[in-house]
Amino acid sequence: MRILVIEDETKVGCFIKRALEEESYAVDLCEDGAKGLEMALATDYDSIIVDLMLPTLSGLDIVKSIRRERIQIPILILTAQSQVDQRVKGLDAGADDYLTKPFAIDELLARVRALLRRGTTDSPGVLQIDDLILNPATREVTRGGQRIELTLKEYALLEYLMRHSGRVLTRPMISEHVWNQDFDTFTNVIDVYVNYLRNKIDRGRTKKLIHTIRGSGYMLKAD
Amino acid sequence: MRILVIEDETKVGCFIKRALEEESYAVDLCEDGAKGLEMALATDYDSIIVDLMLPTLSGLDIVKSIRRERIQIPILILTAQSQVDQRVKGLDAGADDYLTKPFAIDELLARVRALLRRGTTDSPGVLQIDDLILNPATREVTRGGQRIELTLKEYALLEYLMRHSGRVLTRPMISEHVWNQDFDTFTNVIDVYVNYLRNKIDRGRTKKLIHTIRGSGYMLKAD
DNA sequence: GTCTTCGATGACCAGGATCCGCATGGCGGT
DNA sequence: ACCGCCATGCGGATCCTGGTCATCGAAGAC
Repeated sequence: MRILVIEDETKVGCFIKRALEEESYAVDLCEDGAKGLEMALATDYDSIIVDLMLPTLSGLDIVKSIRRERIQIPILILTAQSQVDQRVKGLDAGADDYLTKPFAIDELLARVRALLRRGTTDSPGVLQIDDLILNPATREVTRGGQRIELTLKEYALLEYLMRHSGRVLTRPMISEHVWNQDFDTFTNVIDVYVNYLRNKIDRGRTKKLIHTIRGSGYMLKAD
Repeated sequence: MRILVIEDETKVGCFIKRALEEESYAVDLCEDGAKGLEMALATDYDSIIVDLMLPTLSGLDIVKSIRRERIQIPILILTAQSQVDQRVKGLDAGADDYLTKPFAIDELLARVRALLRRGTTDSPGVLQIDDLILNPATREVTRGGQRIELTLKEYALLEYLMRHSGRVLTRPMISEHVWNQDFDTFTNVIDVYVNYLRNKIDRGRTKKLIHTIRGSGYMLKAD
């Protein structure tokens, strides 16, 4: 899950970025409005968090522009307490949720989780393929009831595969959602990580869940 | 269940009132300290939520006055992030729990539920993980019956870890709850304090309670 | 229709670079 | 002196790289 954060206060931005990254999201941070909009339109983010008060281009305009392009991804806006009336406009412009600064980081994380859940499928929170279960809230993964320990990247990759199981996921799609902007296209990191996951998830089991679609990419499914 | 909320910020107060009412509590809201105390003494509430910073009479004084009357109902205090030290005084004065503003409303509801449960089934107000016991009322910590001396910060950190045991706590979460808002993100104070705690709690014991979740944060649990 | 060949693609491995967390010593303020 | 905080170096986990080897599938030969 890749998230764009548009926030001009460096400290706040870094704080949010770090918190999200420790929750295993891929995060791009942008401190400028116009640049942020550009990035938002160029990349297929899973969610966008945008401050309303920004240099060069207001958060409100960013939201409007995104929606004008018929991009449906969940947007969360951040407003200062003084601009209470602004957030109504923000929601009208097409934002999905708002948070008033200062906010508790827990709450931001909870909101983002809720937005992403709502966005993909209207599922009950936990993801399940066959006997493989992933709980995004606790980041706990089990197969056949047995706990599986994953590193941050491994987890991020698995979550992406599970959220889009049954569909073929190409390498560009995977890199776009699991890694952030400084990803090098000309490597085989993705294959390597798929291999790591196979070792932890499919190794030694009769029923394989991770399938290779030769010439296209990978797919996670029970068959 | 009837709850009294003493909070002078109209917006926050209304928000809390509404949330509690949606949980089917009966709620009285009061924006003034002296008036609030009067109400607290006049009516038999099941719980009281009180902001520390109030006009006419501070939250601290309210708590003291209520306890002086030997009224045992659970009291939850709300403190601004800047008054981290105040909440210690609040707990000393007889409050049962605290919450730092800004907080997630879900957390407030959870705390209230816990307080009310505690009140009825007289389960002890102490926190316990394995043989590690923390008593918020007396700020006393023991492991295996043996007393452990902690500094203010160490205690604050441990209490936070214990209140959220079994869950991964990221550094941003910890810094937000245990330190105040002008926390410098680019230091390793948190690691240092976790280390201090380890020395006092886990050092020399087979069963470790403080676990590192590499890339994410820390977790307190018995496993 | 079957077999063979061969280029392309992916699996897997080993090692290196990098980042993260731990421990410790030191500094300033109370 | 104690507490809270900061800075640094070290060791190890994690992430990535570059390579070799296995596998697949298309195309051509028989």
